[in-house]
Amino acid sequence: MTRKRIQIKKIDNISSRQVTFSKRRKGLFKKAQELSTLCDADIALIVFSATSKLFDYASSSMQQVIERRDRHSAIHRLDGPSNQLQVENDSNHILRKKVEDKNRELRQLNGEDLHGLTLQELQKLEEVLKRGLANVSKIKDEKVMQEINSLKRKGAELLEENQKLKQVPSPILVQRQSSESIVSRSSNLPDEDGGGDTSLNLGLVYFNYISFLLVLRL
Amino acid sequence: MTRKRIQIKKIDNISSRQVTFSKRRKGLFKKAQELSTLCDADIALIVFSATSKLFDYASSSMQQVIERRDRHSAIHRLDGPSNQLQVENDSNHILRKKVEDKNRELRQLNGEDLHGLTLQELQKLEEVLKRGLANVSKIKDEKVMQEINSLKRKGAELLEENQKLKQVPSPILVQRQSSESIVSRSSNLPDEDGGGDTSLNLGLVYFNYISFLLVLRL
DNA sequence: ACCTATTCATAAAC
DNA sequence: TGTTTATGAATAGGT
Repeated sequence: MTRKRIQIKKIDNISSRQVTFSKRRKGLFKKAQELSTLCDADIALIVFSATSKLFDYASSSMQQVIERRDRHSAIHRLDGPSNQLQVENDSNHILRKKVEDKNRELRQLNGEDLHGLTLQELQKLEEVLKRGLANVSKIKDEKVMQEINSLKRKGAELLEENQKLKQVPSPILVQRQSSESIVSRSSNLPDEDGGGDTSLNLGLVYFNYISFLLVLRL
Repeated sequence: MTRKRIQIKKIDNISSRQVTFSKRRKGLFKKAQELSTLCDADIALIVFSATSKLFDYASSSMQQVIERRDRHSAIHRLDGPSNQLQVENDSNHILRKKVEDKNRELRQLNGEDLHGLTLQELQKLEEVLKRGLANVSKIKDEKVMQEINSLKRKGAELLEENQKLKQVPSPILVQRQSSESIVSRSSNLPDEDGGGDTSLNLGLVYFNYISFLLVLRL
């Protein structure tokens, strides 16, 4: 509305968002009061800032307006929806516009619908995307590391369990393990599955399988 | 606020009061919605006309804002008709959900609110962002080239004009140009401003100045 | 509902 | 936050 037109979407810069909030809030409350005075309307206005600060105004009393609205919607519920078409249209209209705006924003972030934009707007969009991408990648990488570590831990636990099982072999295992010696493998993980002699290391097979799946998803 | 300034007091004439009510109400709701969007504020607005018609708007949900205000004011009414407020308009409800969804989507594209997502979802988000970024960068580059070409064209035209002016020098120019020879410069653009002898090539100076500004913006 | 002259609101800069 | 200023928006009065 002044030096330059602005798009109606969330203002990125925090301080200018606060400045705009102050100014526009003041303007909004003034207009509410004016409407109330000029047209004898009963008005309630409640505003919470992004930081949860409360600002409100009521031409009569807040309680009264809210209760009046409650009564009103109760009546309309009984009457059926056709009576309040005007109201519905109003707020629906606003909501529809909102949805439209957000859809445009999403399309533009997707790289569509860009031909009305100035070079400056394109650059800003590009920056927003870069920042978003960096954030997403960061979180993704964190999650990847987290998952890898969790798998390593699980692998180590399974390895340990395997060793215990080998030290106290069950009769069946003894039978099938035949002459394989029980080596002490420290806590290092094996680099490969090796030959068929790991066929009984179910835990390790599971670990390798999961690792393989993880690698595929990266 | 327009053809004539009006005093902020009740408008006597009924029909003009109604007209003003319609216009200003529309403006007020628009401003409320804008403030909500721009500054991420949670807003509720209730308006009763002098004829008791209800108009309302809430950026999230009316009940939510009102309850939040109750909590905030720390003035809890123990009774109250809040139990009947659950009934919200169907289509409004759907639209609100839509807005909410899109807001979340936008936040996630911005790299916020990511901690509920799976690794797969994060990867998909990352891909979307990369694709979007690529698209935006492509369009931006096209626009840049377009602007550069336009400047080159303008520069070439000015150069041509300069040459014509030099061939038919005005008395003043003759005086100041003194011994400078008129060279045929083809259509290539000069790589630099050169010495003081270009002081009369206002067109070229302008071209270089614009180019410089353009470079600064890149 | 539409038009337009005029006032109002406000984005940017300080 | 307040002030200033240039400019986009809202709107009073008219049709």
